[in-house]
Amino acid sequence: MAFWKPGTVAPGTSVDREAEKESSENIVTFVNLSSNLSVQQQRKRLPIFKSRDQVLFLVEKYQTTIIVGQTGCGKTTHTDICNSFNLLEIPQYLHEAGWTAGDRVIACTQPRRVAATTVAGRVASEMNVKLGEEVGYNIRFEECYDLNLTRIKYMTDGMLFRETFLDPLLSQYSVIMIDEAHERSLYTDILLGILKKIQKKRPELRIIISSATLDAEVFYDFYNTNSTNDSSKDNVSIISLEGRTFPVDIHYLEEPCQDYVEAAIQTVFDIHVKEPPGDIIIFLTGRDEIDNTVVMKIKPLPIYAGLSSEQQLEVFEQTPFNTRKVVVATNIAEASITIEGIVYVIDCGFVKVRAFSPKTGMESLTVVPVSKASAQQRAGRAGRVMPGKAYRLYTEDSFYRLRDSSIPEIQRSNLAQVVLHLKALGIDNVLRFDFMTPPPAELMIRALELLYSLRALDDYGRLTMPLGMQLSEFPVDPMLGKILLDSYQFQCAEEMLTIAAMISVQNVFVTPSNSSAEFEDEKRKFAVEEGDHITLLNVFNAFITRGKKSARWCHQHCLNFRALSRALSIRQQLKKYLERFDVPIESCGNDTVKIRKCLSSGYFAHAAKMQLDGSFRTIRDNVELHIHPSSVLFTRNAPWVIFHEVVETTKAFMRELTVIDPVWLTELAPHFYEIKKTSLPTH
DNA sequence: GAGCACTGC
Repeated sequence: MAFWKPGTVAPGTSVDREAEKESSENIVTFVNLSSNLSVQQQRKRLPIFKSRDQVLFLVEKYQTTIIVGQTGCGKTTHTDICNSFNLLEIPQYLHEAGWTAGDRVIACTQPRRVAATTVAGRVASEMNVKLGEEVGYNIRFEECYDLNLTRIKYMTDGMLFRETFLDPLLSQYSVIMIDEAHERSLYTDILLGILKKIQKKRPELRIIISSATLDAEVFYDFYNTNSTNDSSKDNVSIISLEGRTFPVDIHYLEEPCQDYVEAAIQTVFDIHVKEPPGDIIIFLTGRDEIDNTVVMKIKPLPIYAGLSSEQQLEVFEQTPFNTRKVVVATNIAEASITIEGIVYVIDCGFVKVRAFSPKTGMESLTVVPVSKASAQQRAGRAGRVMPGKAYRLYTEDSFYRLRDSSIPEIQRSNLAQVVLHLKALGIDNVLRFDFMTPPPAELMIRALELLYSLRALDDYGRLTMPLGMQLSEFPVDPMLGKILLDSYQFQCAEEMLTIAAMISVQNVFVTPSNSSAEFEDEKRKFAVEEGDHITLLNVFNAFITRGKKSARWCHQHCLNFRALSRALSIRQQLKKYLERFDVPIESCGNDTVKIRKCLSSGYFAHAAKMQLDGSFRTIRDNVELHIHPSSVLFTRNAPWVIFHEVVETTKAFMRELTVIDPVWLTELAPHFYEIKKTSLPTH
């Protein structure tokens, strides 16, 4: 196995033979990519203070401005803020230039909560104002702004979207900046479409889109309303503002490798022996691969979402003198968190993605090749503190065959909530809504069908009152929303609030680093034969009573303190909605029939029957399913179940199951099971 | 009898 650096003599030519021999003692041979290109690019770069006036000019003159930033520039994350000019200071310049006069506000959206809060904090301190006054932020569970004082508001994209419910034209804003638009998060995409609509009614609204290079044209075409051939009449402009990052030498494999996990480990040892000091990060696709990698003899540090906070924090710790840190990461380190001191990047070239199939209604979790944009982003992690090197565990040829950017989330998600939201905004024909990249029609139709079956939409596809309207306001999936709104019929709102909150958070149970037997034992303490929903209810109740909401107690019981705290916040938020909708907040005590019936009233479409061989079939479509090993019902006998979701990995697995009586289905959803009523045996 | 990237309201 050998690496090749484009720009040097190609492998296999005679000149290269000697060099190859010289390095043949290394298990992995890298060849270095010329950095000429980036040097040229750097020469073209303008100092940012000059660009500032240029940006102001463009925003003044054009309705929409696309700002193309080099990956790694202006990125603000957990642990650091980019070393040079920060794109996120643009709102500050606009403020100084008068865009906030007359009580107008500048909004800047982020796909992640931490980014919104940290940037707001930084800008406030630079402007020497108190955070929450002139400069503020708004994220879920945390409002830090003043209606009268705040002129610059940083917020998550989901929050700005939510504001369109209250003020569909977002009339208080003079400029709206969508940052990290290239990530194409679900809410970013919805906002992009809505902002275009708003701009038709409010031509004075200025939109700024900040994105990575590769997508700039798509944004330009989407917002350009000039239909003549005269491009001088375009109402969109593009400006490229590239931040200071250090050059990164790219190395490709000469030949494709069989096993990238093994190749990654070999590369680590090679770097360790041959390269100057500097920490290493390895990008892999999942937990299994990472756990297999961290058995290395030098101290590697795993990082993925399923780890506890304590374990995650280890990657930020300073390594002892003379020790090289090796971080083994999932995509969590591609954009969500930044680890300082990384000089070497090893990129396996793959990523695990979630996709929703409109045909089966199932989600799948599969490993696919990364996009060029992702590969660039990963490589960029090496050039933050000094010139770095990126080792790609694939050939240069395969790099060029990668797609430019990943498939936007909106094209591979369950759109039930999206459709509901658009309907609530008065967009009746959701199939014709102007999305920048429209989702496949089947996804929209699937969502419409589900909403119809939940009775959130009527025969004409209009939102029903009050059910459809209330579901659209709820910050949960419509099926979860339904069980909350129906809870009054079973006197179990308290229980449904907890279950809905617990279902909305991930990784409630954390695997301890030492033994998995201990983990199973702990989990069994909360398990009940009725299934996972009531098990989750027990976990939460134990957390607030016996556990006294303490991190220590969570640790003792292999529970994720962060996840449970979040569930607590979500529960409080959902409770406020129920109170507003006049749903009585009652408890049914230990009446699990009431709880399970209530669950069935929202999840009747997700019902399955056990087969003789222990597998399951959905009642409606006869699709084969299996119980996920993480379910408490995995080792139990459960003839009829409802499930929260299906995720297809090696098999189609149902996750979060509850045992039901099939009679409830015809009772609660006769419209859905009418035709097949005869085939439902009475129990 | 076998396992799950990451966000967001």
